Amino acid sequence: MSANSRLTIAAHALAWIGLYQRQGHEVATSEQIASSANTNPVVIRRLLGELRAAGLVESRRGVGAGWTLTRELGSITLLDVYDAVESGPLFAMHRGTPDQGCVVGHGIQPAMQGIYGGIEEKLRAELARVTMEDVLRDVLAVSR
Amino acid sequence: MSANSRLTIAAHALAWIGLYQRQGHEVATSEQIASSANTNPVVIRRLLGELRAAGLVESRRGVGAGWTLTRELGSITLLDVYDAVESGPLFAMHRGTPDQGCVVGHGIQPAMQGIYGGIEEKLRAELARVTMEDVLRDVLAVSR
DNA sequence: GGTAGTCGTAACGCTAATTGTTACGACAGA
DNA sequence: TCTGTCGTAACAATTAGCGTTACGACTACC
Repeated sequence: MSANSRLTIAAHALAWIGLYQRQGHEVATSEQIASSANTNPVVIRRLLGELRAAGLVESRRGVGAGWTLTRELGSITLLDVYDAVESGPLFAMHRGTPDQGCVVGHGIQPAMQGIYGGIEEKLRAELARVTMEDVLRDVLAVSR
Repeated sequence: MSANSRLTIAAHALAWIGLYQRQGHEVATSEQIASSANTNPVVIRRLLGELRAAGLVESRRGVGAGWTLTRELGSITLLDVYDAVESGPLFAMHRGTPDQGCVVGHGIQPAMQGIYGGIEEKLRAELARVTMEDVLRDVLAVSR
């Protein structure tokens, strides 16, 4: 499906900021998060920018700048993160318009859109069941 | 997510073949299906080739060649089609290995893989609830 | 045996999305 | 004023999907 890592990296960043703040620090920098996620700080800033647009984090500029959570990890769900960094449907329709003179060509798009819509709702419900608190708990539980 | 249309086109092809056979025809050609789906016959042959590998359709060569279903539409689910034409996980992990010296970097991949695994199972269960018979019914019900 | 129609598949180009990278201005605390 | 960080533009590299052309393989029919 040509899956991407946007949701994974965004969750990584949120978990990192959340843990860092629990350790008493004020702000986390994109540099620190990028180092943990083994990627480039700009990639982190871009993703966190989308999370900020969704109201999940805030950023400060200037010296001592960085990122802070605006909510508790327990009140942020994977669905919140998904909506912030992903867009568009899970399954795409035809590139070109199907033959409207054909019975199947005429009915296939409304039919599939209805089916896909229901399936995506279930996916969203599952994403909404997992909070970033759950994620951090699972992270800390690894190889203990 | 950069969604693709493979599942949609594969379902279109199966519905088309199924309806065509119900109208008394023996085999359907990639040319006919491509015309209905407004794409290239090679695209259809490639997708149907994957469905054949999964045992959902058969092909005949030579004059009067074409494609036939090997099962009733009612016994083919969207999950069968999905498994035949899609591969890999819905959500990707990091490109590079996260910092194993960092608590989050160390635990994030196992944690997310567990969470993603559960979510994908739910998605698969939903796909398994829809048969190609359901799809064809919905297709024929459009704008009646 | 030849002909014609269709599949099977390789090869290539185009488009779009993702990711990484460099660069530099904007901003704010010291 | 200086310094560290964000904000963002710009570009390259990589990858997947899709469309297209081409041609060999196969088989029903004459």
